[in-house]
Formats: sequence, C-alpha cells, structure tokens
Amino acid sequence: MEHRIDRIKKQLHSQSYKLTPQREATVRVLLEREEDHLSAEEVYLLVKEKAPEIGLATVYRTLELLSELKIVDKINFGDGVSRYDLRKEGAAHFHHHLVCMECGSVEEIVEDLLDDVEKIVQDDWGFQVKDHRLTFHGVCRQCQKEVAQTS
Amino acid sequence: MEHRIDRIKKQLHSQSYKLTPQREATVRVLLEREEDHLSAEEVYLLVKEKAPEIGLATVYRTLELLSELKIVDKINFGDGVSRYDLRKEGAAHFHHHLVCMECGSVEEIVEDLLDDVEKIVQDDWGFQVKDHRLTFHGVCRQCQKEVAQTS
DNA sequence: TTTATAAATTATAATGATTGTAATTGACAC
DNA sequence: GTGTCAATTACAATCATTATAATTTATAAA
Ligand SMILES: [Zn+2]
Ligand SMILES: [Zn+2]
Ligand SMILES: [Zn+2]
Ligand SMILES: [Zn+2]
Repeated sequence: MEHRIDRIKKQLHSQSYKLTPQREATVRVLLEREEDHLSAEEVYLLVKEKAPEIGLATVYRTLELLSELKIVDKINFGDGVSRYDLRKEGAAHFHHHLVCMECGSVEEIVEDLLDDVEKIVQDDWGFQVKDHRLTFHGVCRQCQKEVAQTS
Repeated sequence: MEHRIDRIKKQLHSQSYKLTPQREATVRVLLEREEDHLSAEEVYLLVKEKAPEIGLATVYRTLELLSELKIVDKINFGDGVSRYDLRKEGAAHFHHHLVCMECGSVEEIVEDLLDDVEKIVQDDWGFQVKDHRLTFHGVCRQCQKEVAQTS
C-alpha cells in the first residue's frame, strides 16, 4: 500500500504536482476499494470519513488529475455517472469489464485480449491505437445458475 | 429508406407500440444522419425542422424506447452526453468505434472482430455474453499524416 | 522572521443533461 | 358521442459536473 502511494507520489512529482493531504486521502480510498468501481460521489463520501473537511469539487479535480496522469481510468457503464478505476500496476492498457445485466455486478479482465484486434485495426484501418474501452454485457456465472434453478 | 421505416414500424407493432408522427420524424432523422453519432439534443433540433411542435422530452422518450427495442444503441464517448446510433440491419451486435483523440472524428467498424474474444470470455470466465461495447482511442489516418508533415 | 507568489482548496453558485409530472390531445372501441 | 388509454406537451425538478471567488497553504525570496 505505502509502496503504491509512494509510486503515485513520484508520478505526480514528475509532472510537478504535489501529493497534498486531500489527494493522498483520495488515492488511499481508491487503493482500499480497488475492486470496486466508485463514482466521484462515492469516493467523496469515503474520503470524507478520513478527512471530513474535503470538498466534492476537490475530489472531482483530483480524479481528473489522476485521470490525466493515467493513474486512474474514467469509465462509464451507461448509468448516468462516471466511475474511476485504478490502473493495474504496470498495465499499458485499460482492463476489460464484464457487466451482468441481471445483478449489476462488474468483473474485471486484466489479460489483454485485444492484441490481435488492435493489430487488425492498425493495419486495415490505418488507425493508431492508443487505448481502448471494452465492456461485455451479459449474464454472470452466478445469475446463470439461478436462472437454471428456477426453470 | 421507406423499407427501413416499415421494418421499424413492424418492430414497434410487435411490442404493441405505435409509430406516431413524432416517432416517425425521429426515426427519419436517425436514418438520414446514420453516419453521425447524434446526441438527444441534436436529434431534437433536427426533428424540430420537420415537426416544430415536438418536445425535447418526447425525443428522449422515443430514443429510450428505440433503445429498449434494440433499434438504436445508446453510447457514451466520454463527453458528458449520450449518443444514439442506429443498429445496422441484421446486426446481432453493436458495432465498434474508432475515436480520434486529435480531431474527435468517429469511424465505425461493422465487422465483428470479437468472436474469438467472446469465446474466451464465455469459456474461461463462464460469462454469457449478450452484447458488447468496444471503442478504440487513438489517432486517425488523417491526423497521422498531418503530424508527419509538421514534424 | 516577514513578504511575495503561486498552487490548491473550500464553499457556493451555475450549468447542462436528463427525468418527472400534470394537463392536454388523439386514436380507437363501444 | 362517450370512455379509455397511450402519447405528447410544457414545464418543473433532479442529478452530475463545472465554474467562480474567496481563502488557505506551501514555497521561496528578501
Ligand atoms: Zn449477475
Ligand atoms: Zn475495472
Ligand atoms: Zn483525427
Ligand atoms: Zn456508430
């Protein structure tokens, strides 16, 4: 944990930004809830537990900054809110998501399954790929079981 | 064009919805601007040219309805607005997008490049895929040329 | 230690997209 | 014609996000 905070601190410093207490509190929340896909509001409420005086606008600005530095990725699953997702250590690309249409759960796929596809896009369309967003919508293992039982 | 309107009319009827004049005007706009990725507001302004008395809320509701019937797909490229995209005729899945980070242009890929990936997701993760969203962010052919020239 | 300067934050207001509501209209069946 | 129900309109309300001005904090020079 401290190691990762330290790394993020360095990333900020390398662009002459500081790791202020508010930013650190925000990053800690993101680290603690790494499995989740929190909205700005949710991050705000969790940060408030550590640092009650923080303002929502600061959380937005911090998430925006972390987003520019590619420390977090901003993603939208189709409900009205943006969600913020820590990049896995050393990942070149954003990871993929499996969103269950039944229960709303979100699973992550860290493996980059798109190498071949990106090559095609690059070669056949002449499009230089920098990043991607891939989300599958469907039914998770758990919900499949439940459907099988009730039928 | 009339053929496609007709087909959509049937799709609505099959769920006991009607193709009202407002809905038809909205669908016509979507057909005429099929290449674009219009926001609700943009659709509204274009529909207004045909049917000035239409309300914005009706456009939202119509797009929502078309979305439920899988006639259009709702997508979000990360600017604050939802955009609405007609499904290609007979397409089982939503098509893919190439968003240029330089000029903002959006290209479409109709070919389904994800068959292999979906098979992996299905087999290795036990996730039953119903649909997907795939967007590549990068630099389009045109902008690559311009960068090459100025350097 | 003061003073200056810029970055960061707070509190609050404003914006912009989207949704909800109550009243009205229109189509269709009896 | 009257009743019924879906659809629409006009408008208000909500929700996420951004902008603004005032204040604080950190850093560096004097
Ligand atoms: Zn599920
Ligand atoms: Zn994730
Ligand atoms: Zn471009
Ligand atoms: Zn498209």
